[in-house]
Amino acid sequence: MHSLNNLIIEFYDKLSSWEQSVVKDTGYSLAQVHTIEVLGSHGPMRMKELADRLGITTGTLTVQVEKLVQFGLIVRTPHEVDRRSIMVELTSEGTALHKQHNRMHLQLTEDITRHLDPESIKVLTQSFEKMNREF
Amino acid sequence: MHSLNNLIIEFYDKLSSWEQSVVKDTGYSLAQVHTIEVLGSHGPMRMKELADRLGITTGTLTVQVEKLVQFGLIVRTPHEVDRRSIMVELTSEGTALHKQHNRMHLQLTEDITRHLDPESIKVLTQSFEKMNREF
DNA sequence: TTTATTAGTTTGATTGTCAAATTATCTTGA
DNA sequence: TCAAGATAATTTGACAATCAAACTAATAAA
Repeated sequence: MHSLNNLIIEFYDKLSSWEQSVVKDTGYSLAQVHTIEVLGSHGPMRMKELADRLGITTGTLTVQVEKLVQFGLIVRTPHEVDRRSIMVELTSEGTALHKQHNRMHLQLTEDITRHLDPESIKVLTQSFEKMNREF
Repeated sequence: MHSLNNLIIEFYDKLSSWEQSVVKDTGYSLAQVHTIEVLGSHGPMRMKELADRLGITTGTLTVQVEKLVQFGLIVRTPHEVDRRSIMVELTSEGTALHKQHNRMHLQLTEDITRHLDPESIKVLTQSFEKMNREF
């Protein structure tokens, strides 16, 4: 258990460094790419929900979103029924960036699991499912 | 492979949020606790090595270390042979903080793996070892 | 012994962040 | 119904963390 704990921490640190270096190559900041990632994997959503998912305040997000709109990566549209709310979604460019980033992630996953046999991959997948459920 | 990739990303995000909330309770910042974590798990080291492990410049670290010294969590001592270098190490208070944080991590690992059978834990551990090697 | 490299600090600028105040809209309960 | 409270987003002012570049001191290499 103790060694598994250390392995998880090491895994997290390495994934962190990897993400940092991959993001740097895009020319956008970590916070910006993270915003694109969330919108890309969960679809359009309100400012409030996006802020909650990113773990930041809406005040911070307002500024962040402003920049991404200027970059042409996202657009703001009024919420259909709630006029207080604003929906945020990816443009085609934003979607392209998300897809590109996703491909990098997929490639990394393939790279780091290449010495695992099919049975281990199966157990690993099931274990991640169970662990994610327990957070 | 595609689903494993998504599970890894989800795992990473959840671990990120967990760390954020756990760190907030300590009263120290994420960057500060991270510095303590690295020193705690790898022992005393030079500024340069610490900066590299944290993925920041030595300029940033100089400021960061200054604060941690004021908090009484670390001390700076001259390097024994290289007079350009400065060794940074945890005080007993810093060590206490590290141990406390480590206990939280261990508890989390126990919590999220409680529905895994011994054989899965074994495979999971071996898989993490292999994946960490491939980064 | 020059010259180049390395370790750490300082400085100035930028980014990401929050809390609090503000405006607009929605929801609720009397 | 409608006044009071709650919620969504923005704005503002203040910090934290960060980097790049200039700088000092010490070591390494030619």
